[in-house]
Amino acid sequence: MSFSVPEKPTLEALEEKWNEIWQKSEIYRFAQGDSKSPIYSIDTPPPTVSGSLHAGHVLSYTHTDIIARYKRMAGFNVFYPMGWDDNGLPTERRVQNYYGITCDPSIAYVPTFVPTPPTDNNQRHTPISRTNFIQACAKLTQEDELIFERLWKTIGLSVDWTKTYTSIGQRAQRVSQLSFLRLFKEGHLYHSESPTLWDVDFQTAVSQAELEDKEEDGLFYSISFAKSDGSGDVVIQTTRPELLPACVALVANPDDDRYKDLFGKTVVTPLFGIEVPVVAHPLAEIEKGSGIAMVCTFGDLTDVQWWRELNLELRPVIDRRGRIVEVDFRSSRFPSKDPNIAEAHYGNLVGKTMRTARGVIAEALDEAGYFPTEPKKIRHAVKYYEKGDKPLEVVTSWQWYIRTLAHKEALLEHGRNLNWNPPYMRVRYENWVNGLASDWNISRQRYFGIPIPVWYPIDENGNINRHEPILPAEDELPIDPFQDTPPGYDPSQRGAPGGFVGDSDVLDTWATSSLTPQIATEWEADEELHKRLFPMDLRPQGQDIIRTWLFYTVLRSHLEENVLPWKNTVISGFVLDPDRKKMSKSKGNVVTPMPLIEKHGADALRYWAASGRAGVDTAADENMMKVGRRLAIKVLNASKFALSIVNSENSFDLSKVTLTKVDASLLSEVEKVVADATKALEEYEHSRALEVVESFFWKFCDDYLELVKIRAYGEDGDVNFTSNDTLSARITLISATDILIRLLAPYIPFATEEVWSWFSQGSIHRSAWPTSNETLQVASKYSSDLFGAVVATPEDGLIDVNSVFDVLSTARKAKSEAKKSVKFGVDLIEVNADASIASAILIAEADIKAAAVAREITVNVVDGAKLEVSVKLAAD
RNA sequence: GGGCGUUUAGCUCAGUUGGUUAGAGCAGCUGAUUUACACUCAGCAGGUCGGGGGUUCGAGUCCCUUAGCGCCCA
Repeated sequence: MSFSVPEKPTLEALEEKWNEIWQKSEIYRFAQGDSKSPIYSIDTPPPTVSGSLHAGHVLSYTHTDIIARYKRMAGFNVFYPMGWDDNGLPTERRVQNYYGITCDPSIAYVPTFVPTPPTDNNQRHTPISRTNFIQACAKLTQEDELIFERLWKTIGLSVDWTKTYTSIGQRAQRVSQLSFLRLFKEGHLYHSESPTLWDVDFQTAVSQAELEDKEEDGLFYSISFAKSDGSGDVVIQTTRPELLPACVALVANPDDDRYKDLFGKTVVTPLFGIEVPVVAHPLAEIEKGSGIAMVCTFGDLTDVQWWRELNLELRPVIDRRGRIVEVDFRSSRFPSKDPNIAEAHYGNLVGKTMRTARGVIAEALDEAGYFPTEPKKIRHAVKYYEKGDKPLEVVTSWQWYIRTLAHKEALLEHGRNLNWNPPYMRVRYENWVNGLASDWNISRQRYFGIPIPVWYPIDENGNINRHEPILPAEDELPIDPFQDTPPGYDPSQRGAPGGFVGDSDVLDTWATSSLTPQIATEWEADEELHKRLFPMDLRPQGQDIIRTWLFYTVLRSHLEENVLPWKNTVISGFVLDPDRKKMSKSKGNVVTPMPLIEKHGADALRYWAASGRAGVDTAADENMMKVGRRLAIKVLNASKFALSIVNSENSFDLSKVTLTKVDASLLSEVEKVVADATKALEEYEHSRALEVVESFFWKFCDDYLELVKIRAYGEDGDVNFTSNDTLSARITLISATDILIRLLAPYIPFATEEVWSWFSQGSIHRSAWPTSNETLQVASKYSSDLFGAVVATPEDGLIDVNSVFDVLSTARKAKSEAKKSVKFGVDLIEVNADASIASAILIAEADIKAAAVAREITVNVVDGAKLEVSVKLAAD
C-alpha cells in the first residue's frame, strides 16, 4: 500500500471536484434492490421554489444532511429524496409579477404565447388564459428548481436525485386526488356551502392555519337600537358599523343581568328598520363594551358560530370582492319597516368597499342621532390571510373540508408517540390541536394547483347539482375536470343542460404537501416499496410550520393508514441576521447563501449550520463560518502532515510492532470520542457530536502530533527512538487520522473526502462509521498494509495522556512567558505527582524531552498530590 | 390574557443525574517565527451565571417570585 499527499492542499474548488465525482459514482443512491440493510428514510421538506433562497435553507437542510450522512455510514440504506413545492399561490404571485401577466379564465388559450419578463415594470399586467397561465407557472418553477438544486449540490446535500418529486407533478397529482376520493368515500371529506374566511384580493378561501392576526387601530362605535316595544334604546358596540344592514340579532351573555329581561324580545336596526331578536349566548363577553353585540352575517367567525348555534336569519351584504351588494328591503330576507329610508341609506353603500362603506354609514348614523357617544379609538386584532394585504371577510360558498375536529384525541395521541427534537416542540403541536376551531377547508379558488377531481351534473333547467358530485375512477387519476369528461358523458355536454361541469377549484397546497410521505414512498404505486419505507424515520422541518405541514401530515397518515407518518422529528430554529433580528424581505436583511459559500466554502457554511442546535434560532454569523473554514483547512494540513510522516522513507524490518503506552492511550481516547459522538448523533444532537470531535481533533493536532512527531520521523535529536516506537507512532497517526476524519465527514464532507482520497479507496461517505472498539483493527490493517507487521498492545494498561499533555503545555507556557520560541531549550522539568500520574510522565519521558527540547526530567512521587510541574529554561 | 423558550466573559454559545477553582470559540492583549498549517503557534487577561427569595452540607443546575428578550396561540 502506498499513497500520495499533495504538496499544498487547498479548499478551493473542492465543491465542484467532488460533486462531479459523487454524482457520477451515485454514492447517495438509495439501493432499491438491497433488502438486507436496514432502511433509514427521510421525509425531506420540499422548499417553496418561488421563494427566495436564504441562509435558513442552509441551516435546516444541513442538519438533515448530517443525519443522512451519519446513518449512511452507520450501515443504513438511506432514502433521502428531494421534493420541490412549486404548487400554489406563492408561485402564482411570483409568476404574475415576473412575467407581468394575470390569469383570466374567460380568455381563450393562445398556443403561441411565450411568457417573457416585461421590459417596462410599470406596464399593466397582460390578461392571459388559464392554460397559458398554468404553462407560465410550470416554466418558471422549473427554472427556479434548477437554482435550488445547484445550491443543494454546492453545500453537499447527499440527496438521491433520482427520487426527486414536485408538488405539482403527475405523481403528486395522482396521490392527492386518490387520497381525496378515498377520504370522500370514507366520509372524512365533505362538500358544503358555508361561511368561509375569504381573501378579497386573492379571491380564495383560506384555512385556519393560514390566518395571521394583525394589531390595528380601529374605532369602537356605540350604536343605539330602539326596542320594538317602545320602551327605550339598547346601546351596542361594534368596530364594523357597515355591517349594520346584515344585522340579524343582538347577543348578550345569558348571565348578564342587564339584558336578561330583553332575551326573547326584539329591537329595530337603525337606518334600515329591520326587526331583530335579542338572544343569549355564552360567547358574548360581559366585560366587552356594553356587554351586548350585534350579530351580522358575517363579520367574523364568532358571527358564524352564533348564526349556526342560534339558528339566525341570513342577510349577506358582502360580495367576493369585498364590496357591498344590492339587496331588496321589500323582500322577506330584508324585511324593513320603512323600505324607502332603508333604500336611501343603502343606496350610498352599494358597490363600496368595506372601508369606504364604514365611513359613509358612520356619518349617516351620526347625523340621524344613533351615536349616543363618540366612537372610541382602540387597538384590536384583525384577521388576515398570512400572505394577504386586506382583512379577511366571511363569505358563503361551496368548499371541500377534511374533518379534523372529530380526530383531536387521536391526533394528540399520535403527537405523544412521536420523538420530538427538541422535546418541548410537542407542546406547540398540542396547543394547535387543542385550539382547532374548524374543519380543514382544502379547496382554493385558484389556478396553479392540483384540480379537485370531481364534476357536477347540470339538470334540465341548467342548474348545477353540487350535492351529487360525479367522481372519476381511481385508475384514471390524475384528471383535470376542466379538460377531461366524466364517465357516461360526452365532451359536448360540458356546461349544457343535462350535461356536466367540472369543479373549478384546486387543492390547498398543504393538501398535497401533507402527503409527502405517501408521494415519496410510492404509496398505491409500488406497495412493496411503500411498506419498506413507511412509516418514515425522520421528518425535519421548521418550527413555523408545525401547525401546517407537520400537523396536516399526521392527520393524513392517521386518516389513510391510522399510523404516525414518521418515528422522529427534528424541528429547526430560524436563521437570524448577524444582528440577531429575524430575517425578512421587508427589512431587507435577508442573507443569501451563495456569496457566503464563495467567500468561506461549503464546509465552512455547513460548520456554521452544524453548530446551531435543533430548535434554537441561529444568527448568520460569519465568524462561525471562518472557524469552520479554519477547521477544514486544519483537517487538510494536519492530515497531510500525519500522512506524509507515515509515508516517509522507511527501512524498517519488524514482524511485530508493540504500540507504546502513549500511543495506545491516545487511541483509547479516540475510542471515547467515537462513543460520545455516536451517542449524540443517535439522539439527533448533531452540534454536541461536532463539538466533541472538533475539540478532540484540535488536541490531537496541537498536543499529540507535537508530542510524537520527532519519534514518528525517527529522528534522533538528543534521544534515541527504537524502530518499534517510530512505527508505533506512525500507525497511531494514520489510524487516528482515519477515524477522526470519518467522524468529521458528515460535517465537512468536502475536506474529509479530499483527505480520504489521498490514502484510501472509495468515498469516505460510503465508509463505515467508526465504532468504539475498532481502533485496534484499524491499526492492524495499516500496520500490515504499510509495514508488513502485526500490532500488539502494551501489556500492563494505559496511561493518562492528558497529564502528559499538561507537562508539555507547562513547558510551552514557561517559554511563552519568557518570550522565547517554542523550540527554546529546557534544562529541567520537575514534576510532582501521584504515583499513577508520575509513572505516566516517566513512560512518556522520551517523547516529552523531544517535544519540549528538554535535557532532563525528574519525577517525584507525592501521594495524593495534584500534578505540579516546574520548568527551568536553558540559559540564553 | 394563556403557553413555550431564553437570560452564563465585550460577542456567540457549552455546561449531563445538584458536587473540586464555572468552560470553549471569536474579539482583545503579550509574544513566537524559514514552517504540516500566517487561513499558523504559544500564552495572558476577562464572569456576583438577569434581579430577589427558598430547599440543601453544597445551586449556573431544583422550587417560588420578579424583570427583559424571542416565538406561538387568543
